[in-house]
Amino acid sequence: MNGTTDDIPEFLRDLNEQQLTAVLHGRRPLLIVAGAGTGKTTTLAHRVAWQIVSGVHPDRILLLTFTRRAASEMLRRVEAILLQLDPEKIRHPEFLQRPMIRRICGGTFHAVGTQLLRRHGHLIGLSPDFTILDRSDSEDLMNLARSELSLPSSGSRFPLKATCLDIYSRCVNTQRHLEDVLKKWFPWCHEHAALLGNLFSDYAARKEQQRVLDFDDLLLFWHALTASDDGAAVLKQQFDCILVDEYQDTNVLQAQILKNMVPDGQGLTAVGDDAQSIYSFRAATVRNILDFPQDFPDTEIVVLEQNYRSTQQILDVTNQVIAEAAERHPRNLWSDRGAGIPPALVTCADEDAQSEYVIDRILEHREQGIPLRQQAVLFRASHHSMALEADLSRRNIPFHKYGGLKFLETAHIRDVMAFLRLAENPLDAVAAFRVLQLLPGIGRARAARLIDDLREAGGRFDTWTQWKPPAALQQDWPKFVALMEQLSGRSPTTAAVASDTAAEAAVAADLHAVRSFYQPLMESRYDHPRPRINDLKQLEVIAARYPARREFLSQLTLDPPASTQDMAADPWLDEDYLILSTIHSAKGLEWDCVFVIHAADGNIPSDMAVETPEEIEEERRLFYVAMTRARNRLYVLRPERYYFHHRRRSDQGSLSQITRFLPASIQTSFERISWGPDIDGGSSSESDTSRLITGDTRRIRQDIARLWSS
DNA sequence: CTTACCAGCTTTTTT
DNA sequence: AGCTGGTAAG
Repeated sequence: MNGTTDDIPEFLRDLNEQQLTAVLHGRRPLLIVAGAGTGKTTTLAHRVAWQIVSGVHPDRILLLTFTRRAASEMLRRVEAILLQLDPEKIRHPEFLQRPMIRRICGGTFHAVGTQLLRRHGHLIGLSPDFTILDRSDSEDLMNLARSELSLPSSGSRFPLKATCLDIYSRCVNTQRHLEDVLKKWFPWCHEHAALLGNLFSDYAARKEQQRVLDFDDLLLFWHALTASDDGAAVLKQQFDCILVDEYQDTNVLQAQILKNMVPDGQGLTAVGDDAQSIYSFRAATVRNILDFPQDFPDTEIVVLEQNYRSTQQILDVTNQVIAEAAERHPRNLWSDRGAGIPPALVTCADEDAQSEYVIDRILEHREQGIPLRQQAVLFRASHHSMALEADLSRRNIPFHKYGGLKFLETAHIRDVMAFLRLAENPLDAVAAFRVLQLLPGIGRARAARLIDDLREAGGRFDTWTQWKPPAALQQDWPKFVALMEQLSGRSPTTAAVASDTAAEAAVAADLHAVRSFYQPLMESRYDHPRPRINDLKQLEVIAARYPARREFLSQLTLDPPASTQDMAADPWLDEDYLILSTIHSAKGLEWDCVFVIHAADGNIPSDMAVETPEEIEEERRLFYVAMTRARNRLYVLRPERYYFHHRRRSDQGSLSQITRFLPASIQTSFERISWGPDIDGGSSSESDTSRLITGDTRRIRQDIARLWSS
């Protein structure tokens, strides 16, 4: 701004000119366009710190990030900056105390939405004790609604539950009419438009009745809150300063929430990079970042172009890849980190050779002093790492996988969570269905009856004692009902005092009670009960950290542990492990050495995403994001031959093409390496085995229903 | 009304 | 190659 160097506080001296401009910028709306590796997190953290130093109360700062991980990283940085300042020189020294700093409100849109709705939702008639459906819960509910629809037996097939939910979600998040959405993104479902409309109304009615919100509702109701007079009055004066990270991956609804929260944009900061937008499948739109200056007039734009992450040679190839993009803001990242080691383009004979090459290099790097956790293997789809995972296990190399099937998505964990959810919210029919159908002798029909009974009894489980179970269930039914009564008896509506140790033990105790009932059922139902039992025990350990069941449930739904190891308690913390991650989950992170595997056309870009030019462009950006995670060493690998049937060398397989995002002109910037046995030459390694519900919320639901009713 | 079995289709990324 | 949806048997 207008300061001379003397005015710049000590703790901002290491920032470059653009970063400093961004940090010191005043109250006008600010857009920071931050290329990959340009110190975006540093800049944002310093800006937050600067706000606090300038007298903004931590309570009045809202930090919206893409993942909870990013939020906690950011808050950790802010804390580190503030704790080294001299309180004597600060206007409000009390702001520099740790508990105070931690009062900054930070998290994903969904997590923050949940908090705000629990607190202020009553202003729009929302009961604070809603439970949250995750993606597969929502699918289950959609399926319930779908199965009661009289579907036409003739004509083309009605879309599957997952597709129905995709379409629904797209309507809500883009705020566009069903008709448009179908035309643009789901043309093959167009003939079912009318039925889909009915389905969505039914789905919404069920959510209403069951007092549950799905992910989209968290945004939708937050949006409704900002649009209501009372809600807007509360929210507008709640924060002085709102910062939004990864703005290129927000959707229309999220942008509207911001516009309602801060119509004039005063105190609003958005950070993003249009070259890294990779979430359009979730209805994110680059338009948000491009239109920001129009949405918030008088915006100051700051562009960060100095890259601190990568060596020049890595930067050269990534710059070339993104330069091929059809539409882009011309921008050239530069670095003064020196040329470094040339990036390698490795052609491997097949997938086994690829794994072998990766593992060899990783071990070699570790010999050279690069710890495993500074090395990462990135891939397009989570199953792309399966062969590598098997090889890593065999060679005893510890790893940590992000993305893909999560701990919480396994059947046994979902079962146990459903018990808790049902206890928390007896109207939650998705949970009830799941729990009841675990019991032998109870299928769809009996479960449905029992759920109706429960609802008519106002959610009191003792109504179930009157039911006469079939012979197979004589013994267990009374035990089950007793369990549910016991669980629901623990004052579910009053959030426990956070620091109360008795309350802390309660969640784990609940889980323990569930497990003693559930374990025999599980053992007869699923294969491999042993590891599952361990998972359940681990879950109890995690539960002990949460103050109350409600927080436990919503936090685990909104921010599921990204890997099984994440669930483990501290013992793992010091261990060194390799990182495996989908490219999507690698967003915002960086490592010394990065291996991008399966860089063959069909994988990158994915076969699923080559229909339209826009899809291909997004895949290009995805590849760009993957490569720009590397600091010092970058390897791009491609198996030359893929076998149709797993690991059968006798099978001819098919030859792959290198990803279209690396044309010959760019390949020359790589060091070219071939690896593995000749395809004809036989194999060197043997093949392996390896309550609301007052009129207000109904009105919100009706209001959104305009999108699918004519 | 439940459960077991079979056939046919889709097959990514995530809050 | 795994899962979902449908059907038939118990």
